[in-house]
Amino acid sequence: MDRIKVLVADDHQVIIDGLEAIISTTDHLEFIGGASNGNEVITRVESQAVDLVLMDINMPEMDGLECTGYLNKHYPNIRVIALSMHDNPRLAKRMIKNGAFGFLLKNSSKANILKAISEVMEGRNFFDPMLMSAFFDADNKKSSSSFSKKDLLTKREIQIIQLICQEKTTAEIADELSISTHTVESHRGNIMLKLELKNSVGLVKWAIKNEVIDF
Amino acid sequence: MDRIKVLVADDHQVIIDGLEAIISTTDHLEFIGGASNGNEVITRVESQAVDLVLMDINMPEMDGLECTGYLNKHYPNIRVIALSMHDNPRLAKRMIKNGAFGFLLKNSSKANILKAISEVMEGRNFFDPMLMSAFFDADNKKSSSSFSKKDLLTKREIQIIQLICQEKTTAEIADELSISTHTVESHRGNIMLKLELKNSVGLVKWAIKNEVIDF
DNA sequence: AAAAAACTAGTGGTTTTCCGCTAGACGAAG
DNA sequence: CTTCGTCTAGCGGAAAACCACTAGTTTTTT
Repeated sequence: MDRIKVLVADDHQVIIDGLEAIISTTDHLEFIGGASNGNEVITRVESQAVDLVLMDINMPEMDGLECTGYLNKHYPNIRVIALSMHDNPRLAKRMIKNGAFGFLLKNSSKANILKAISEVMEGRNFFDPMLMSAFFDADNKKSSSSFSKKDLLTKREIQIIQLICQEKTTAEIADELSISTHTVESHRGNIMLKLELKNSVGLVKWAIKNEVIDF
Repeated sequence: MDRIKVLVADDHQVIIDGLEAIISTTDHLEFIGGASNGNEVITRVESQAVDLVLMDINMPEMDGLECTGYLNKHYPNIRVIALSMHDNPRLAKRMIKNGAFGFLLKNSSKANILKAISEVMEGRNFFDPMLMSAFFDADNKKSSSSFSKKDLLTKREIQIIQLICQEKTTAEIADELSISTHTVESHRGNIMLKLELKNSVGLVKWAIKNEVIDF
């Protein structure tokens, strides 16, 4: 098989140089150039064959997100691995959605980068292990933050919230729990008060954020 | 350093045997037994030193979720790696929340399992690469599924949804868009009809799932 | 045993949402 | 030029949610 033709897109020349060093010293890879923004990437792929793009997300002119979407649409055979400074899971998600096959942090090890390339070229996804940790931690921190309003709620109130979030009406909830509708309303009122919410729309969002309901 | 003492918890003897084979043929690992449910795990760790538990999630008596929580609280030095048949990111999240350091799928390769053990024993997280793919794919499939109800909605309707999800009332939305409250109600009604929803609680959940609102 | 917290239930009222139905205005597509 | 989709606007009415307040019972904590 031919060597994999790799293009690096990043607005910092240092990054390009660093990746070039890694790529050109690896047998089955071929560094075919750098681009400092999305437009340059498009120009490049129009004039020469490219197998893989290591794509920075934050770039001027046309960012990695947009560029990846474009490549995915017009050059579906070109694989994209996203590069980012930040271990932001949401960003990663968006890149994947736009067609990226992998996600690497810029401080990733050489081994990881090569692993990512080989995995992605074989059609699998690859995600930087650090990203994964960040992803799981993120939610951990949010919900176990020193003080959570969740602690203010009683078991019954949590239960009521879950039922509300199942699109059940007060009457249905009362029926299910075999209590009066008035009681359910009492609980709902207390919940709103404790969580300082305006209506049930806010309640659902709170419940999802705080993992009180499965979502 | 001493060999790492590994306990395997799973209600299927086959799995235990399989993991025993892998563990006992690896130099720095020591297989110290199997448990078929959470209670057995607790009994084990009370009577002998354990460094690491490979923990199935679905077990009778006391499941992996509960057991991990218990270990994390009473034996914080014991590391737990979750084992699961299913690449369910949500489940993984909950296990991590309960104190697991890693997540492995049962059909994972020997290399992956050993990698997971070494990573976790060095205090890092390890997540099965397959899980990661599943995680990102999950949302991909949902939102880019061949046919989405999202396509039925007009721009204005999307806009109304976004405002509803900001906990705004009909009056507030009407004011913000400089249209009549009746019009807003019309839109809301059409939205409910098109999306086949019961109330605004369902609407918020739909909006989040379909990424119509930032969350 | 006393105090506190949680759960229960009610009254009475306001606001908001939900539902069905009609209908004019406007622009785009056929 | 007519049809279709969208946005607009209204009516009337039912259902549900929201708010403020009181208050008895049970459970938990101290």
